[in-house]
Amino acid sequence: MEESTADKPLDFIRSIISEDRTNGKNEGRVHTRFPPEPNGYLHLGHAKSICLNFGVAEEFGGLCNLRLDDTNPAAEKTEYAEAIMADVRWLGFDWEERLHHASDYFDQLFDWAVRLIENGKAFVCDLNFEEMRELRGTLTEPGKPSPFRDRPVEENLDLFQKMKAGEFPEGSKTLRAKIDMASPNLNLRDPVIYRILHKEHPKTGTQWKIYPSYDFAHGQSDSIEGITHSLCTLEFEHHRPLYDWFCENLGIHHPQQIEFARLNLNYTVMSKRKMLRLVTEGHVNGWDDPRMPTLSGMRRRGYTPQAIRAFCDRVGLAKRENVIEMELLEYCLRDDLNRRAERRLGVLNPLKVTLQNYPEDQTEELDAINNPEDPDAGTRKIHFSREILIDRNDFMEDPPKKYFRMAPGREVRLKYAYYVTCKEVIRDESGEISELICSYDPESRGGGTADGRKVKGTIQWVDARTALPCSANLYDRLFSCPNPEENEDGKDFTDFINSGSLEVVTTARVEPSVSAFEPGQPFQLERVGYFCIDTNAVAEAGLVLNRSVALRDSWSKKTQGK
RNA sequence: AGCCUGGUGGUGUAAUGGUAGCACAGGAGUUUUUGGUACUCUCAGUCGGGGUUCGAGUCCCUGCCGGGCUGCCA
Repeated sequence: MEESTADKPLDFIRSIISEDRTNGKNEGRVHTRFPPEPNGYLHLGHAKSICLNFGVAEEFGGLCNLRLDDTNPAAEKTEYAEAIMADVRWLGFDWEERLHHASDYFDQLFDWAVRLIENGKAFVCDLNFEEMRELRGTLTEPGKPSPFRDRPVEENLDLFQKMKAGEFPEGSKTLRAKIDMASPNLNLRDPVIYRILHKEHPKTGTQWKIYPSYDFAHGQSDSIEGITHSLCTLEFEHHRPLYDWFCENLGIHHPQQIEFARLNLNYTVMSKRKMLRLVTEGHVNGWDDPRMPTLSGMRRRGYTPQAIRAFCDRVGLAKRENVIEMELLEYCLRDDLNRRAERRLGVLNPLKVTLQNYPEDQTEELDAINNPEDPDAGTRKIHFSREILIDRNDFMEDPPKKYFRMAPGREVRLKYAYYVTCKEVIRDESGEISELICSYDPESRGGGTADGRKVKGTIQWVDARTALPCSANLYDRLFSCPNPEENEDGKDFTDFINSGSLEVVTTARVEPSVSAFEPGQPFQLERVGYFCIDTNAVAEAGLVLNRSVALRDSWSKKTQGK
């Protein structure tokens, strides 16, 4: 997994950090953090941030903290916090003893707020939401000062203590920083830094009746932890002046906030809010639905940490908005699994094949290679007998040119087994093809003959008697248009959900050794795709496979194009 | 509308005043007991207009286009 970073150009963030180090800034230290809010599950966009923060720290010999940004008990849950930790660990990153919570700093934050009041830089405001909004002004007009702006320090101190003591109802008062009501940056128009919230907090319980806002908590948390580079997404750019203002006015360690463009993927959505809706409105079956771009969903689908990390390495890092193509993600998964996943044989839609010249009650075991990309993976035995099953896709009665699978009179190779020739097509009463009668060439055992005769087509098969029945979930993109977030003329993103995003195949048959895989462990069904056993399937459902990604298929691409 | 921010092939990302490169996607081919993999070749780009310069994707001016901002969310 080690790669030479020497020849790779640095992205803009690594360039800044590299320069800071050579300039001796922060005594050459590099310390980052990944600061999710525990109000939802982590998704691919978070993975980009995780890889960035932990990756940068490692590359520069620094550290990366995990910090749960739990300043809003109205939305946050312990369940989410636990899922977040599990996901980060699963991706392969270790915060060691450096798990922090913004709530760890509530006392310190409170003291700093008091200091701001004492210095005449913050005041208690009695305005309600609407009044505050009216006085804030607009994008083009400056705001007007709150009538409470010049409240005496002593009164502010007294009121703030009473807010803390829970003496006022929610929403009745706020603590605001006194900055600049005329600033073109609305965030600087006396922003709220503490609000009254009579909510129980997962960590601090009912101890607090007031909670700091993001702006008053984030930079200070970074500061307390000795963070050197605070990496965040572009939407926080307008908050940077505030971040800087608090560090400067409090006279505390001042980390450098650097913003980068968040990850977007086409044919999906990448916002917690929208994912929440998909879940609550029942468009998907939970946060870990394999169609979801959540890490838990992707894990269940069969995505590996290695593939996701490779993807994050390849998407690039810059300030410009971007939409990555799904194909890159799929490439990263195939690239990883091609090297590591063992191969098995299986058919999704079985078609019975009887070998007329194969002895009735004979069976045999044939050798199959576990992974052609990895000799160390060894070989296994697979059962063979007179009746086998192939996939219906691999037979055509009247094939087009260049089709080199099975057809009447055509000889093909059964992978690892024999050459077979189709002699007869049998139909049931409805006219549907129900069976193929074929002959086999005993000289071709293992899949080759001494005469070196060319057999172009090779197809997978399973032994009819021993193959395991199973069902397979075939997933496709969740949305039918590339950018469902961009709703044209009043349409909602849910209007674009791909009705074919999940196809359940109940007829599949696989070689018995498939059942030996651990749930979640990736393997390839040759010529079909990469799969894993579903981790959530109930026992009564039998063997349930999730298709992680199909194999590249230049044949279907070619035929569909015409 | 004001402020902030950004514009390089289809997508993403390099080139820090000196040959516009890489990856994915697309196309063609070689190899192949997976129409997979691997390998080879190929298509395709500096938002427009001015300027500075021997030389501009890069610097300056200007226009156009995209994104963000009017939560007591983060």
